[in-house]
Amino acid sequence: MLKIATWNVNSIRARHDRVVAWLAAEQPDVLCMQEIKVEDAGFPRDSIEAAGYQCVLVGQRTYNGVAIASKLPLTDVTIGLDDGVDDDEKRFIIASVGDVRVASIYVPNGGGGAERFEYKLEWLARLRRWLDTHADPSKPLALCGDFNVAPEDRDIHDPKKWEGAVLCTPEERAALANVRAWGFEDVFRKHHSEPGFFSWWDYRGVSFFKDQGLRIDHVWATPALASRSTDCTIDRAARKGQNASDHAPVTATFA
DNA sequence: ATGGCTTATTGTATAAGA
Repeated sequence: MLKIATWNVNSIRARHDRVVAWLAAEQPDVLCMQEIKVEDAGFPRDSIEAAGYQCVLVGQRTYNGVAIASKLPLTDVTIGLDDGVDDDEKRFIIASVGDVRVASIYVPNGGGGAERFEYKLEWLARLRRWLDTHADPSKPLALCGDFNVAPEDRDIHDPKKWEGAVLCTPEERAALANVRAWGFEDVFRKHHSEPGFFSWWDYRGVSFFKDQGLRIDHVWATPALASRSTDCTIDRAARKGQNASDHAPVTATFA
């Protein structure tokens, strides 16, 4: 059995105790993290290792940063899309765990203006090109992370209210569908087809209390891996209480 | 229509998140 989880922790320093406790309780084989928001030297490698995990990561100050923690050895690590584009934002890392390639990605949010929205669409196009040139859709690969897109209306608590909003626009969905068309299945949707499942709730107001969320954190797998999946769950309990990230962990289990 | 809250910043208001 192989449990692969993804969690936008919204600062590994602010979330340190919760992450360590969650690893101890849930015992995933792999945890992909996003928005670690710290340079490599500030990442709490020691306590993650003490919990039984080795880490690979690419961090930066204040924003972004992605990591992979794994009980099994991590090999063949690649950082960044490395496509010649001038881009300092740390959003992509991929490594091998046994015969499975696991990527931790943090797709740009795309809010705050047209320039950031275009950057998001372009980043998704670059991700597709990276897959085209560096990966094989016939082999086991898990694409995990904060995709910052609700793929369908059933992934939104109130599709009318969110219609046309960033995270839900047709342009973003098309750009993400183009990534998916490379050869992915949405592991969560393989096991749960109904609406009402979310992975992010706004910190502001009563959104979590009223379960007004979006499903924007995903585990996608190539058919060679997805065919082994037995379930995918969202740990809504991890969003509860003080000092919670605004995202919940998503865990896929493979035979 | 707006903002609510959280995180980080050589901070003390601003930027960004989603």
